[in-house]
Formats: sequence, structure tokens, C-alpha cells
Amino acid sequence: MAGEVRQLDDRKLAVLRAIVQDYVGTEEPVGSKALVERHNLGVSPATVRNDMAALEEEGYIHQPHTSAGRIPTDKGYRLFVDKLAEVKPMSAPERRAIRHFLDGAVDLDDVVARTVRLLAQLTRQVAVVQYPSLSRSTVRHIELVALAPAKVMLVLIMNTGRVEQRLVDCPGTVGETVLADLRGRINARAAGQRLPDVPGLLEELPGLFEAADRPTVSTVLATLFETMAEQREERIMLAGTANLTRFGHDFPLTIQPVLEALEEQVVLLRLLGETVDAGMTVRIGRENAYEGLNSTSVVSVGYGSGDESVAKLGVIGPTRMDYPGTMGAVRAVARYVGQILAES
Amino acid sequence: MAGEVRQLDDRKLAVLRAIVQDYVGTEEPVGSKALVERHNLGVSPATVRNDMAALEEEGYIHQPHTSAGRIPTDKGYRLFVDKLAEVKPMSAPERRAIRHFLDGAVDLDDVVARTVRLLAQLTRQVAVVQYPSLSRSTVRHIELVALAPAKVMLVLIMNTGRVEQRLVDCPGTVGETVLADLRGRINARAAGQRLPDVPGLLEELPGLFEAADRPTVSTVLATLFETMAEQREERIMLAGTANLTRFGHDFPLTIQPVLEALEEQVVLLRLLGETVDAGMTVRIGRENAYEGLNSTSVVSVGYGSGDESVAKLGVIGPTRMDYPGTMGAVRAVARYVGQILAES
DNA sequence: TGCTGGCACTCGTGTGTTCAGAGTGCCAAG
DNA sequence: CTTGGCACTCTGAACACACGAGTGCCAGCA
Repeated sequence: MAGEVRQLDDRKLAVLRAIVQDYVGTEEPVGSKALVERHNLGVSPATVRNDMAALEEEGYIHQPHTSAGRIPTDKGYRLFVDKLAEVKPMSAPERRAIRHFLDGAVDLDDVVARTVRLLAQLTRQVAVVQYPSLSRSTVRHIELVALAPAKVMLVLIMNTGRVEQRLVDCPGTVGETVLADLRGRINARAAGQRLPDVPGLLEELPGLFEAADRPTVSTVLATLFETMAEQREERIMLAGTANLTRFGHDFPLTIQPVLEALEEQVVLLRLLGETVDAGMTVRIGRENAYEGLNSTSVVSVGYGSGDESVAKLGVIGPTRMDYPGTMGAVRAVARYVGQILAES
Repeated sequence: MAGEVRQLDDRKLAVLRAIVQDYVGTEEPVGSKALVERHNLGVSPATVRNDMAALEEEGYIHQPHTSAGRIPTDKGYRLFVDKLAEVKPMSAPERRAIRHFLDGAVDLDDVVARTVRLLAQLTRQVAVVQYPSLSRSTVRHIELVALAPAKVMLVLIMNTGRVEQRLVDCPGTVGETVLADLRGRINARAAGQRLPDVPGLLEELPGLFEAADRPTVSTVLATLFETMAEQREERIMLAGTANLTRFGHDFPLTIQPVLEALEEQVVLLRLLGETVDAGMTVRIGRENAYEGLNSTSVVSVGYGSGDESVAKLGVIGPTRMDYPGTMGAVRAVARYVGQILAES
């Protein structure tokens, strides 16, 4: 079976590249003649036809019917992305525009909202941005406020600027001194720690209080842990669904499952979750686990303040998309969001 | 010009009603023959034709081309909704299902999320739910927490269960006693008041403090007012966009502007804002101010805990929709959400 | 060995025509 | 005012047909 992945010579690769580029541009099957006209390959259509036959043999392209041009397959796009395309850097004016647009953000919500819109606009596709994830972020401060004799408000502030609050009904009256003590101890241990580590660090805390106060302490802690756990089911923001209308000819069939997928936060989260931490991830067509997205490609990447990624963002579009341009836009936006987060 | 709105006799109205019902069901222009067959009108097709001619004359129906059936116009739907249709109450099992589904909600976000999903599912259309509006809601409690010598956290809790928080950078160090004093005075005046009224009530507050503390007090108040004002630009939740695929034949053209509208929170807010406070509002086709929604109808209603509405919800669908059913679902959901909010 | 031009063949698309059916408007009679 | 009848209109489906784009194959040439 050594021939399975036969070596393709340079010209065949060039032909594949040209096919992808043309098809992405015209949205129509591309034939040998048009190909040599538009790209100067230096050979005749007949030669190209031979190469095309070979490419089809290997499963990189495919023709809808005899006597039609060729269309790249998922496998063809894959090869294109892996070997034949380079991420197209944004132009200086584009970079400036991105920077400027994101700089205007006033808070975390606004950063995410602007990012997702920007990404949708730049790529003219559906953009998805995950809120900076709690499980990756660390505790900046935890505040406890007595609102009533047996009611405490719990506020959790994270390094990403995100704030979560919860009302706690305590089993008994809570003294201000106990509360202050608890607040101090919690912050001493938890501040600066990653959320998932916090429960372990606070385990022994109830034991340090008098028996009478223990139920209260436990209740507060339980709520705190619950808040952290709940929030790990993270939020996502979406934009550019109107771009789906430019999807293709066989509209309703393609678009409906996509719209359904987009409404399911869980699906989107899993989608982004598949992003490899290190670099940009491209999932093409059937490579996507969710079958509603089998005719789409997902380009995603992690972003974060500093060097580690706290969340992910990406775009969803037809497999027939401009990969270099899309990847360039996604990378650029991720980079700038990271900077913005680092600054604030 | 007395003839402009000529009186239509009962049978003509019955014919209009039948046309609307049939067209909504079949999505196809309805002719005189089919009409007498499906509804027992007790007259012949020829008679119906005469009535149809009259209805067309008055602008209630319209035929796409000669020798085609009739389609209701916006004006026809309007008459149907106003005079010919009754809101169709939900069945007992449906009501139970709604109740049960909403009862599972754990917090405000969850209530809104469940509501919007439920509404989309019940009506098989796009559902829109506005978060309980701050401008209508009242202050339950305002909390000030000293986080650092010159940093105060401001927490605003509303009767809807919504909580907003803001960090305040004070011009100078803030004493705990001053803070406690301020907290007390703010709550004494603002608690139970409607958000828009609060600034007026706290106007004179800085004057009650010593000159040294006034800058701090002013800063805190300014932030508080800002928070309230900012939040008045309210949030909206959306579901059921996948239902747009069932929109019609001439797909992309119709759906794109709708998707665009749905992405603009501002548009949606204005849309819901047009809801008349008292009862259910139905905007049909061109009655909608936003032209992207000219071929859709919007059914909306206010909801709230107790008797006054704190926010609005509704659905967006094709003008060719089942008005009685949709209105029934919208009304029922609004009612139950109100109950849930009142209970919690 | 590999490229090229030529050639026959395939097949989808667009155009034109026909035909049936649904629906209408009008009219005269009940 | 209602009804049955009738001639007319128009759409949509079905069909035929020609066109052209595109292919595969082959023989010749570097």
C-alpha cells in the first residue's frame, strides 16, 4: 500500500492551488482551459487535464458530473491549507483599523462584542468569540458583603475583569467579624490562584472556625465553588449570521443545520474546544465532528493576554472560503484582542 | 371620500377570514373553488368571486397575476387580526409544559434563556426576549465596598434580581465611616425607587458631607448614575433563527435583511419598544418601521412581575403566520414569565 | 518520458414550444 | 343578489433541441 499517498510533483500541486483559488473566487467548477488562461502555468490545457486526472485519482478534486469542471474536495482543501497556502498578513491600514476599532472598548463585554463584529466584517463570515474562560483565569479578589442578618453577597472578581456575584442565604445570623475573618482567609489563599485550584486550597477553612460558624462558612464556600463550576460552562458571542446568505445556491438545505448549530452554545463551545492550543486550527468540512457543519470550515485560534490563551475565537464559513485571507484576519484579530486584554 | 372605508358585509369578512386561514396553511394563493370546498360557506364559487373582487377593490387581498388565487395584503392581515381572529388559548397540556419548563430556571439569565427558547419552539419562529428593563425596575439595594484605600466597588441590585457592579477609582482615600454613611444615605433615599428617579433624589447628597469628602461622594454618585444610564441600553436574547429557513420560496432575498436586523440589538430594542404597554401589539409587514422587516410581522407584549410590565418579548415571523396561535403562545409565555419573576 | 494539439464524446444548461389546469371576469337567467 | 356557464388568461410542468464547456484518449513531437 505504499502508493496510497503518492508523491505529487510540483506542477500538480500548482494546479491544485490554482483550482482552489479559482473555485473560491468564482464559485463554479473550474476547467482546464480557464485555468491556463488565468494562471500562467506555462503548459497546455491538455497537460493540465492529465494532472487533474491524477489529482482526482488521489481524491483531491472531484467533478460533479462528466463534462464539468473540477471542485476541490475536503482533502484537497486540507492539502491546500497545509502545504500550498500561506497565511495572508493583514495590510498596514487594516491592522490600524483593527487596532483602532478595538481600542474604543470600554469593558470586557464591549471588547468581546467589538471583536466578534470586527471578525465577522473582516472575513464576511460568521464569527464566534468565546469569553475569556474562567477555568484559565485567576482570582483577583473575593468580596463578602452582609446585606441582611442572614444574607451575604458573594462577589468574585477575576483577572480578566470579569465579575460574578451570588446571593447566599446563610443558615444563621452572620457576625461582621466572622465575615471579615472569612474574607481575609479566603483572599489570602485564593488570590492569584486559578479557579480550578481554589476549592482544594480552601478545603480546610471551615475547620478553622468555631463550631457555631461552620455551617455558615461551609454554605458560603459551597456557593463560591458552585459559582466557579457553573461559570466554567462558558459564554460565547456570535455575529455575522447574515453572511450565511452568501453561502451557496442550494440554500435552505445547507443553511438550516448551520443556524441550528449556531444556536447551540454547547456545539460552539465544543467546536472551539477542539482548537489546538498552540496554533491556528482549521477544520474542513467533514473533519468537523458536528454533522450540521459538514459543509463548513472552521478557523479558530486561542487568544489571551500575555503568552497563554485564555479563550478562543474563530469563524465559520463555507468550505469554499478564502483560507489565507480568513486565517490572516483571525490571527490578526486574536493578536490584538490579546494585547487589549493585557493592557486593561 | 366617505366610501374610502366602505362597510363590508359579514360574508365578505368570512371570505377574508377563510382566505387568510387557507393561505397561512398552504402558503399558496387561494382560489374561489378551493375556498368553498374547504370551508362550508354555503354559497357558490361565483359568489365568492364577486366578494373577492370587492375585497381586492378595497385592498385587503391581491392576486400575484391574473388567473392566480388571492393572497392577503398587509391590510388584509390587519383586518383579520383586529376583527376576525381570536387569540387561540393554549391547551391545558401546553400550559403545563410551559410552566414546567420555566420553573426549572435557576437565575435571571436562565429564565430569559429558557423563555426565548420556549417561545421559539412553540411558535416555530424567531423569538426575542428583552431582559427586565432597568428603567422600569426599582432599586432593591446599593452596596459600597472598599477594596483598596482609593478603590470602591459599587453594586446595584434591582428588584428584578439583576445585579450590576462597577469599580470606582476615588480621587482620594475613602474612610470606612464616610463610606458607611454614604451607603446608608443612598439606600435610605433610593431603595424602592425607580431607576430614572434616583439621580434626582440623590442630587443634594454631596452637600451633606464635609468638603474634603465631597469629591469622593460625587465620583461614586457619578458612577452610579452612569451605570444606570448605560444599562438602560438594554440587553436582548434571541432564539429560533433556524426557523427562518421555513420562510418562503424566494429565500435569500427575504432572509438576509432579517438576519441583519436580528444582529442589531438597537433595531430589536426599537422594535420591542414600539409595543403598546397595555396589550399585545402586532405589527404587520410594512407597518414595521425598519424596512428590512417589511415582509415580516412582529407580535410582542410586555411582561413583568405583578401588574406592570418591566420588559417585552415577542416573535418575528413571516406576515403569512398563524396569528391566533402565535398570539396565544406569546401571551401565555409572557404571563408565566411574569409569574416566575414575581415568585423569585 | 513527458508535453501538446486534435478530435470525438458526454452532459448540463438555456431556450423555445406545447399543453393542461387552475383561476378569473363577465353575463344572462333564476 | 345569487348562480351556472363560458371564454379567456396565465403559470408551471414536460419535452425537445441545440450549444458549449469540458473531458479523455491518442498519436506525434521534443
